[in-house]
Amino acid sequence: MDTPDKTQITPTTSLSKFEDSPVFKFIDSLSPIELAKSCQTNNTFNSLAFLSPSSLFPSPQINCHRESRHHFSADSNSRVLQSGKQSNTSEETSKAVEQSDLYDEHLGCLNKDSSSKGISSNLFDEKSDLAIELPRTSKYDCGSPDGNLEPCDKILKRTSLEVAGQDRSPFQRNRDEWEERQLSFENERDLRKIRRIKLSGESAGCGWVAVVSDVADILTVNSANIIHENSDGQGLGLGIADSGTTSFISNIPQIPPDNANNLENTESGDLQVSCEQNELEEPVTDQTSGILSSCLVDKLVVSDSGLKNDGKKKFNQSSRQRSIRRRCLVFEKSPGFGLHLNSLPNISKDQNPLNKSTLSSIKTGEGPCVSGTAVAENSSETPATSGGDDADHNTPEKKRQKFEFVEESASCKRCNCKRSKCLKLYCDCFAAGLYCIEPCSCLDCFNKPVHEKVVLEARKQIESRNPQAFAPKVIRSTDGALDSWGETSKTPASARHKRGCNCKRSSCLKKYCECFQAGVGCSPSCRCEGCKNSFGRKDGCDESESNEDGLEASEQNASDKNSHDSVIDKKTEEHQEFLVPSDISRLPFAYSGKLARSFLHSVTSSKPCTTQEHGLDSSSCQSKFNSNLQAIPEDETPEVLKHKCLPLVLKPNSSPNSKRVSSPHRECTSTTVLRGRKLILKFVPPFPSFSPP
DNA sequence: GAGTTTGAAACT
DNA sequence: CAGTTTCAAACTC
Repeated sequence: MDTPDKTQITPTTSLSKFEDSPVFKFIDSLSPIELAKSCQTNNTFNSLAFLSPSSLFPSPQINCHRESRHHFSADSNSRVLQSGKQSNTSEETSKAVEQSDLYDEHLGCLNKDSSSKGISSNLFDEKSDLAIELPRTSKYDCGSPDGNLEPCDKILKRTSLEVAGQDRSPFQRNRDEWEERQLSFENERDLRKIRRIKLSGESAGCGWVAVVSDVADILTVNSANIIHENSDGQGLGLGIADSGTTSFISNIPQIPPDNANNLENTESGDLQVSCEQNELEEPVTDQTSGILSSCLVDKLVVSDSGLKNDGKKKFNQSSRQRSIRRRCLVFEKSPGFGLHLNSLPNISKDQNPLNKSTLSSIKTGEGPCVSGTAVAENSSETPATSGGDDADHNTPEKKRQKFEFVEESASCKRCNCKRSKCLKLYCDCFAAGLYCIEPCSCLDCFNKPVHEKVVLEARKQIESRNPQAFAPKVIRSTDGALDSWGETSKTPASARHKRGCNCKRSSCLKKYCECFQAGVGCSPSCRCEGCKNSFGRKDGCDESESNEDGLEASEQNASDKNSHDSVIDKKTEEHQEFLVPSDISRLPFAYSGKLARSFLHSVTSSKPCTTQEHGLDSSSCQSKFNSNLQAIPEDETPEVLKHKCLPLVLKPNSSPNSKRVSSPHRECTSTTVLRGRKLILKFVPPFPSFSPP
């Protein structure tokens, strides 16, 4: 595996950077152990980075954050190089990304080691690579954040052990795994450190995005390891024998008492609550808060999974890791948005109280948009911290539902590839930069972490053919500016499919049409014939005009009783009061992946927001959309990167067309605003408006 | 659920 | 670049 020249990332630079930062000072002040050197603190981040298995396909937003251009990079090399152009913080981040990739492989090896019967030569190569990489990595130190320095040679030793793991006895491997787990505990402490750091981490800058997202991955991996071992019957007495209740929380007793002060509750939900508490207290100007809370809530949910028992236990074990993993994908994507496309199809479960919690976790990234009510409600679902304030949110059913929701989130339907091995753009997952997971129905799938190299190669090849292959297909011009089609972005059609469609027979009125599917109008770049795109024809019909025609066509569609879309409409009508499909549809929500389709589908087919939701948690409903509407401006820099807090907010007094990603600082200031918006949205026709009102 | 249609992606 | 084939989703029955 190619690794960037580490000299690009001079430790001294980043170290001094961190030392000067409030984050560092805060760490320093909080750490129970005196930090002898600054590098130890830096190691906090490095160790995090080192240990975090970032996904091969970072979520688009975060990835765009790391690399302004591509959805995901072809390899870690380019990743780092690109990131290297950014600030020092970004250098840290990029390093973290790279290292986490290493660790990803590393973990893959571990898992294989402990579970598989054979070890491929490829695996061995990866290990060798790791062994080669580690010394370089560890030159920045291998210490834990608490000052529990882990000697470089220890890591090296461990690595070499793993490299030679295939020759080792089960006992030896167990020992290695134990050491690995110990390291995991340190990681968790790292997370907690960060959790505290977040309070003062405003100056940490965007680099935190990566760091924090990596935190989620850390937990993922740790949990996975533990689960795995337990399920193998090789548990080493770590915490809990019941694998169903292991995972994240099981590690907590390992936390030194001094840290416990910052982790008031060491049972399920502690992190969530403490996080939320802080979010209530602090001015939400720090994007890390959203990420953190998202990650932590995520972990909590996973922990709750342990409450499931017996019949589902096995399923839990097998699926939890995936769930977590994907949830980590979800939350690493961006601060604020929170939801990854992975989970989009599950938004529809919004009546499930779990949704509220999930959405609350989403909202935690929305800063001021997080209503105290919502947060409190969310908190109350946390068994360990609610203190039974609200029985409704504390029942085992709720917990179960909560987990079930997570499970469902992870099990949303995805690709169904049969012949492409999920290594072509045919594959939605691949195109979206995601690994395939269990819910996929694909055959001979290679789009999995274990085939990372293959995936990268495939991706490289595709990009060599078309460098923009993984770039968002639907773009939106900057607000107020004339877009490339001479329209202001205030017009709904300002979002366009970058390459345009080529429809011949669908008249751009079916989801065969990528423009239509994305809810954007056709543009001159389209080569469609007989375009009747209801979102805007390529021949330049204005919106209202095209809307009329489009409505006609939509009615045609709707007249088909079996039409899938009409089914959607029926469902949509139920909640059009609050959810504004027309706006949604017009939003250039889609990033390149077709998964965005499922998003739209899920959104429009989602169950209505209940009245209670409107009143109590209206922002939650809204954020369900907002968190998934990824308006991608023409420069392909997601809005998420331009605002610390990312809900898309439709201004109550503006035309529905003037949707924009607004900083919650400005827009999301009160429920009144939300309600006002809600009222206005009532009059917006639903999308897809296939059936007349 | 199976079969058909469709258009993007891939290939030549 | 154009034509053809492959592919998987959308759609229909």
